[in-house]
Amino acid sequence: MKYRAPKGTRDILPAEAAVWSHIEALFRHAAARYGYGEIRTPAFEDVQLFIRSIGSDTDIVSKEMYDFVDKGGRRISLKPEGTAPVVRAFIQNNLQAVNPLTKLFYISPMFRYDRPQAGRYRQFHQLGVEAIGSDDPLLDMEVIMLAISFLRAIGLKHTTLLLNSVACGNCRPRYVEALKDFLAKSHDDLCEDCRRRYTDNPLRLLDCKNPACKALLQKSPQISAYICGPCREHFDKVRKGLDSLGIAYTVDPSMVRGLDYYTRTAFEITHDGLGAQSSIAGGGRYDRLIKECGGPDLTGMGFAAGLERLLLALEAEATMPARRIPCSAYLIALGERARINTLSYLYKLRDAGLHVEYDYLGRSLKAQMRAADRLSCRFAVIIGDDELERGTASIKDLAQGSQTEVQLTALVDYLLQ
RNA sequence: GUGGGUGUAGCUCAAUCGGUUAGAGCGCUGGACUGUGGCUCCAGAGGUUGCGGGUUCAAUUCCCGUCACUCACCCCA
Repeated sequence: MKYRAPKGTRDILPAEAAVWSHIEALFRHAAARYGYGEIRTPAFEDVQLFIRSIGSDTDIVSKEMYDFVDKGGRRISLKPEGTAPVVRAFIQNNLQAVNPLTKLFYISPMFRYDRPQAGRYRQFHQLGVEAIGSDDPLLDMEVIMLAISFLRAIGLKHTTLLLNSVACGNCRPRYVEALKDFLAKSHDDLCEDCRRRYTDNPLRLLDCKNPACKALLQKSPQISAYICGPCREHFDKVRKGLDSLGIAYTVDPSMVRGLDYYTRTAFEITHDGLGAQSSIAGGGRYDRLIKECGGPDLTGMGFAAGLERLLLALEAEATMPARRIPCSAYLIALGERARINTLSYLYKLRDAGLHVEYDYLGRSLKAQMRAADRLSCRFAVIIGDDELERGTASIKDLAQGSQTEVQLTALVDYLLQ
């Protein structure tokens, strides 16, 4: 009988969990600076929420949903992404009545039934934000800046910002038609995947990696020639805003995000040290989603970053922060009498806020000293029969190698020094 | 869902053409130092060689199956 973590999931052990916490804390700080409040939504939702919002033709919905029927006959899915649940919560709790502009952030596990590979898991973790209630392009810019600011804070350097406008509900269909018209005559020359995309999701044709398809698409119509005046104006304002701050970006007309709800601004941040899954963060504007989910006619903008991929990127840059929390003291009580008589000091020191270690394995003094060293303890506090007689403790400074003896009554103050 | 690669100690890896008791480094435990860490030296614990079958006098090694991991496609964080 042998149990393993389910495929595509893994255990985060203390050394790694410390790094996770650190990155999460930096994200919380970034979100706080920008005025975003935390929201925690359930791990699962009515499956229809995702089908309606993400789009039934997307891969996420058609083959990656972790869905099931619960004992009450409800069709449920573990959340594959964060925006739809936040929008649902926004509507359900009438947040537009509380504040005309709602700014939220979340840190949450997500679930997709994919084949795992480098940087891709069935349970993964996203850090994201949503800003709902304004269609100001400067809000798009704020969300992008928050993402960039956060990535800088964790120390990532080799990132690329890709930017595109995926147009709106009015002008995108015109472009899709133009694209299909253009490809209609060479339909048979497209790769198998692209022939499927041609009917299911024509925009996805744009980022096909097949050389033959790429060649065909060389002269394909560009979305920039088809987007409507307001969309063009919106995109220009986002770009000008980023320009004014000297933020480097690449306009990538082939960048099409895999969720149907995006309109206008779409962006992605990539890192080249990750293998095939190079995207570490992505997001965009959604102008129809909230209304389609039954809410008010409000627009939103958001992004999410993948925590596992951030860690891979940090590893690739060899700047993974070492998170070793040093220990204040290792309390070594030698013999039964000392163990009983020093217990109160162990807990007094801990109550005073110090990290104090103690042996429960019956190890020798030498072994305890070695343990103290491994834990990077500042002091070893030794209390044996000799010390008990004198009412003292021997305190060795493990960095200096020096040792002094202090009265037990002064022990806490000495270590707090 | 499709394809490739890899499964040996807690971790990273050896093991000649198929050959006898499967090794090393790191880590862990103990000792050298009867109450003092790091450095050094010595010793010890730790293995169903993923699992099942086949070929063979003999399988960690070759073959088949299976499971797991991994990388890639698709797609995305």
